Amino acid sequence: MVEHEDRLSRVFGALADPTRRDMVARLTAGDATVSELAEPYDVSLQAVSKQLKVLEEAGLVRRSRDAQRRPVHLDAEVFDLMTKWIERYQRQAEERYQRLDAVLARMQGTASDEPREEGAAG
Amino acid sequence: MVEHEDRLSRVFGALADPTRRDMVARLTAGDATVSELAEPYDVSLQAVSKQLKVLEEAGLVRRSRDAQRRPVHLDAEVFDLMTKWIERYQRQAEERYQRLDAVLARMQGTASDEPREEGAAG
DNA sequence: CTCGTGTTCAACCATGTGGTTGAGTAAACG
DNA sequence: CGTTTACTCAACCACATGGTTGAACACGAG
Repeated sequence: MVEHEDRLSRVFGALADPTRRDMVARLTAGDATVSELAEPYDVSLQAVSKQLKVLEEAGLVRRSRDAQRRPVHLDAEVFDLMTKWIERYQRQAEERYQRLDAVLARMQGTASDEPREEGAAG
Repeated sequence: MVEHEDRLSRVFGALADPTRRDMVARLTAGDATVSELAEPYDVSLQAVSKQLKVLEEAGLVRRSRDAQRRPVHLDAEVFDLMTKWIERYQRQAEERYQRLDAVLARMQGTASDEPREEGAAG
């Protein structure tokens, strides 16, 4: 009964499905109705409606109303959220890598009895 | 049903869990053993081992061997995979947005009988 | 060889997810 | 008004996921 999953989890979770990623890709070309979105797939309209709901709750798309149609619109802002998360740790991982490189270089020069500092130390 | 999920799905799926994201974040500071990784959480070691397996199968981490320990190493390369996917559609979405802007501007000038080409542009 | 440590494997269980079908709602059409 | 179109909601089912515990495995130390 986990109701409030954090935003990032929902975004990543939504994008973990190839069909949903496909829909997102499709929507970069322009808004589309549920039926239009459903067309390429061999599943019921209800299934697609559910997928769209997942994307909506992740904040990836918005659904409006146009007569009996529910045009789906890509909300590209969340991409920033993901990019920020990724870049942050990507950068940290790279920096750490370079630091490790330096440490290794230093160790070659001194070869002291220092305990492994780069393993689990903070 | 689906046994061989594609890389991107596994990566996003792995990152959809806050605990696993947390572990990735932790690993940017340096390699760690399973027990070290497990420490902050209130779950069994086996559960953590399972999570690590998910991360490994997504290509996010690699596990080596050091005596009876299995140091976990962050494999930051997959970040590029994600970033590329995101950036591609982010760019497309932005371009489309600018095109829509242009279309709207043109429509204001001509106000012709053009059918709705840009989704819910009408 | 035996013991302790670190970790994985196997079996199991509760819950989540993604599909189905059938019914219900909203708006345009006749 | 009733019908058609577009879509959502509800109930249900199969399978995936994430947790548990107990057993097994890999390795170092004694």
